Amino acid sequence: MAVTRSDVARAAGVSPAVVSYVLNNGPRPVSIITRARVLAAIDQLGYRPNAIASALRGGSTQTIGLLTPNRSNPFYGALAEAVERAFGDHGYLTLTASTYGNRAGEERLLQTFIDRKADGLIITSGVSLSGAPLSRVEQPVLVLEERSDDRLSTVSMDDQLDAARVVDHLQVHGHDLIGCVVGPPYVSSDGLRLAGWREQQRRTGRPHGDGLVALAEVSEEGGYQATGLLLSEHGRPWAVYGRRPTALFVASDVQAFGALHACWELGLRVPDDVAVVSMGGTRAARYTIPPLTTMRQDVEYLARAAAARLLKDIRQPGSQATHGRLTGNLVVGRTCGCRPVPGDS
Amino acid sequence: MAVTRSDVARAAGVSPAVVSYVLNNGPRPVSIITRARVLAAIDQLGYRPNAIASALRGGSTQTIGLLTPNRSNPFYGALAEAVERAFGDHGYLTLTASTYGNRAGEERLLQTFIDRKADGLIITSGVSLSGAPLSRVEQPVLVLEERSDDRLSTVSMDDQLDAARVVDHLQVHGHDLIGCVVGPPYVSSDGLRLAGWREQQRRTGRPHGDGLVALAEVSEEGGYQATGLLLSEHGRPWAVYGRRPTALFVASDVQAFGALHACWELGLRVPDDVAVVSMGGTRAARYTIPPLTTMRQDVEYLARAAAARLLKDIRQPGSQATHGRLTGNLVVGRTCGCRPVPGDS
DNA sequence: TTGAAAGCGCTAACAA
DNA sequence: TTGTTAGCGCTTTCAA
Repeated sequence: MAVTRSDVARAAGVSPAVVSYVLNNGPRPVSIITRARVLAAIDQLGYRPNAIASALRGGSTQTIGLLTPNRSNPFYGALAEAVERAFGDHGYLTLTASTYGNRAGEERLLQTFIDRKADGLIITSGVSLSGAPLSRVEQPVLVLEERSDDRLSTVSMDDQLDAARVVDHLQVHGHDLIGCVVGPPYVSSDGLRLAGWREQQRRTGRPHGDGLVALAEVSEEGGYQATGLLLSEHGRPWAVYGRRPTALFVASDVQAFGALHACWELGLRVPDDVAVVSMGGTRAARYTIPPLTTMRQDVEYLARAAAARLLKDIRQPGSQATHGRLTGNLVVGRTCGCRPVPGDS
Repeated sequence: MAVTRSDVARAAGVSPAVVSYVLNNGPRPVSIITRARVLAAIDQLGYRPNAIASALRGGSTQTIGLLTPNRSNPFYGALAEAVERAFGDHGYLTLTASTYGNRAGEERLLQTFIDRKADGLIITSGVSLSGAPLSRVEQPVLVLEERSDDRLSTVSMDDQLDAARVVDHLQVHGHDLIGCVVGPPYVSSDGLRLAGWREQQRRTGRPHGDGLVALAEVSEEGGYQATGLLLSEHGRPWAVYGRRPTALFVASDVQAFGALHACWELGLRVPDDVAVVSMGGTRAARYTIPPLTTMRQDVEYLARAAAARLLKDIRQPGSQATHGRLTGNLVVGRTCGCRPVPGDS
């Protein structure tokens, strides 16, 4: 079996408690000479503290549970990476799990995080989690989307505003019949993006009916199919408005990748025949053909804000829930109709 | 504090041991009537076993540690998802960490997994891990790439063969001057892919000098820049061979995304001016413009094979190391010059 | 400044 | 079939 603290104590000729004092720099002082003996013994025996025992004794597990709908969407991938790093910088390891839209699975996974005494939980957009299991949670929870009910803290993007801003950008280019490709609206972020498109169109006196909306799975394939529905001559927009939308607002980058592909297959030039904008600003969006104009949501920043908030809750539990909201910034590519700025790469 | 097993025992009027017997279905039998009382008490009190205590006592942590270079490469993203799922199906949760190419970080993270008593470790390609820290590991380790030294089990793709096969496909289309975009060759998988390209070119009497190779970071940007170097008139291929390569072998999908973008910027049509093939077969590769011809490596299958092997090692430790090797399958897109098959979508 | 010892919640050997 | 109890490795209080 592995080397334990007692082994170290014996080798150093001290009691096990002193080894703890040395390792934890407290709570009692240790003479410099004893400390040196202990450190030497640790080094010689290759002793490593058992994190499980430490956690049981009442310390923390130094673990964060992260629940996302999936991993294949690059937005969640980048978010997971950023969360992992933000907490890693503070000595925490991340337990990750994906729900794949399975409600029963969500509860089970959340419960697993709780059973393992994760010090804190992060739940992203797209995880539905009815209040029930969350109410039993003892550890702090941070939700990365806007929620109506919330006694839980949230840090989110201002999805509705960001959507409106990017739709506005299309309008500035002269578009009025703008289609909307969006994920299932019962997911908060998708619902808000849809609302942003609709409100911006409505407020400016432009069409905003359901005939212009295509709900789609949040994947390349989803965006691809929805785009086909919106742009084909058999689609609803033709039926309702007698013409094809001249632009598409696509609610996520990954759907936009499919949308661009659909346009290409249909022989429609982007942005000349159809302009496309999306939301996310993932790295891959800079390399599509042509590069996407997208509302960039800074996952690094989001993750750091989330980490700061959650770590505070972990260190001093019981504080009031807060609701942070971040704003995206528009990355102008070549799919919206903007001309390349001379001298810019 | 939370409900403990003693609370349940008291409520059910039995001893704590009986509660364990019920929960674990053993090792002693429990009368059906007692069992019912215990289950009722558990239900009523909302008791959840403390996974930490159970782990300390000597059971397992039901945790797997997964070490990847990063998360932003969709290949690793998909792999992480597949691993998470493959082990999740067996009741294991996945601890994930990324090294970002930082050697010191690798060791530290690996040590953290060990300290937390993860039941098994998975290390992917791109993680260098000198033998040193791995020798101290008590739990089973599975490496997802070929290694020379190995006393550790491996499950890997046959990178060299797969690379040769996809280069062969280019050759069939009549290409002979084929450039190679590849990641740092000290990473096993990249080294093997480079070797596959070189060997296939050499064996068939075609150019295979270093002038045709561009080492690149494994990212869109890396592929983008390397492609610029290979195809521009100031690049080495022109200097050495007096013409531009008519095709590129790109060692990963993510680099190929950048490569396609570079071709587009240079005004080169794919596949007419330059053919492009890659390796990975990630989902996004089906939606590039035009869709990529790529050697698909089935991460689901890879993850299931890895899970099967590692779970076996966990359940019956001390068995001989094995080395599994899987073969990719060519997904023909439109970047290689193949004509679309009529009637196919 | 250091040692002894209780106890975190659980499993399983041993006793009844 | 059930109860009692030692002990996993650690932290920290209390006593010296």
